[in-house]
Amino acid sequence: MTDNKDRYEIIIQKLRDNGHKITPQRLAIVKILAKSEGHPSVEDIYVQIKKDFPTMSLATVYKNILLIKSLGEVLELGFPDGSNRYDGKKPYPHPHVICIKCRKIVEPDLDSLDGMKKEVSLETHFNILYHRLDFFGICSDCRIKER
Amino acid sequence: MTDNKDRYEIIIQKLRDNGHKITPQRLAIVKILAKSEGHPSVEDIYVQIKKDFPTMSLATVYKNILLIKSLGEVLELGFPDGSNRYDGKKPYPHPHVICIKCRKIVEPDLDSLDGMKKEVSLETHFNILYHRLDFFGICSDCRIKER
DNA sequence: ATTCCTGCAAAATCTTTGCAGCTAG
DNA sequence: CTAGCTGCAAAGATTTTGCAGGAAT
Repeated sequence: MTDNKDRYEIIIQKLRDNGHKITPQRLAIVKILAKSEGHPSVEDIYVQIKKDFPTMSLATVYKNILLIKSLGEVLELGFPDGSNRYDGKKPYPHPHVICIKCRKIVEPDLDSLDGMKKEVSLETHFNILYHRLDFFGICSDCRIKER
Repeated sequence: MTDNKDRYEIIIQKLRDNGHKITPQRLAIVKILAKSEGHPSVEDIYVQIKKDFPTMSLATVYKNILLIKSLGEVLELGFPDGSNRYDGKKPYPHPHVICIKCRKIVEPDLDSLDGMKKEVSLETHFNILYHRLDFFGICSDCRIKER
């Protein structure tokens, strides 16, 4: 909520630095990735931009997300149902807690994460590069509604 | 490595208990899910069975995996590249450590897991039902080969 | 001026569905 | 016997690719 503007500008700058052109379509996609509160899907991004920019195509969204992913500036969140969501605010791996009823996504700070990473390295002798830690369940709001 | 036969029979029994017919195709799929050392893909299962059973169809593999998943007797492992692997030996959520070079999968025991689950519940007030904990990196074999 | 990008349509993947004939119980 | 299963082909869903015209630098 405070550093969204920074994220937007960081991504644009990185695109520039790597010799990519700054087109209006690209700007619109980056803006949504960097500023939207939720975790938008490709379809979400496409639909949202199409409102003000009727010629926008899905292929352009896919191509740009691929590009921004390759620069490490967006995180792809693969869901068990096969759909993907994107996070341009925190492009590094981090835990998610996802409500399977209302699809709300919470990003907790877990003190135990560092210790677990060490435990994984020690036990497996892998050089760990990234991870995916997602918890699925029912949020308190949905538990109340159910009764 | 010791209870594979048990897993095979547990799955068959569960199918019976739920009124599903035991066909040769179904048996072959369950056998691979319960006994294969790696984490086979749908394609792996299909190809392997097709050798001895030329009329086997992909649709049958998909339908049976869907069925066995719905009984909670196989775990689906979604990879970042979108492909899926299946684990009929340990059908409950558990951590994986995956080598991005050779695709080897290690299943570590993590003492820190219980504490992390508690931390997640406390911090988010979710009722956690299942999780996905996957670490990606380079295994020691691949690090040696690289030099 | 050039190079890269967009947008359309076609293709590629992966998975599901419909249905006729077959088979386990 | 008959409910459920298989296997084929067709349909869906999602993502990628090819290419011609257009825009950014």
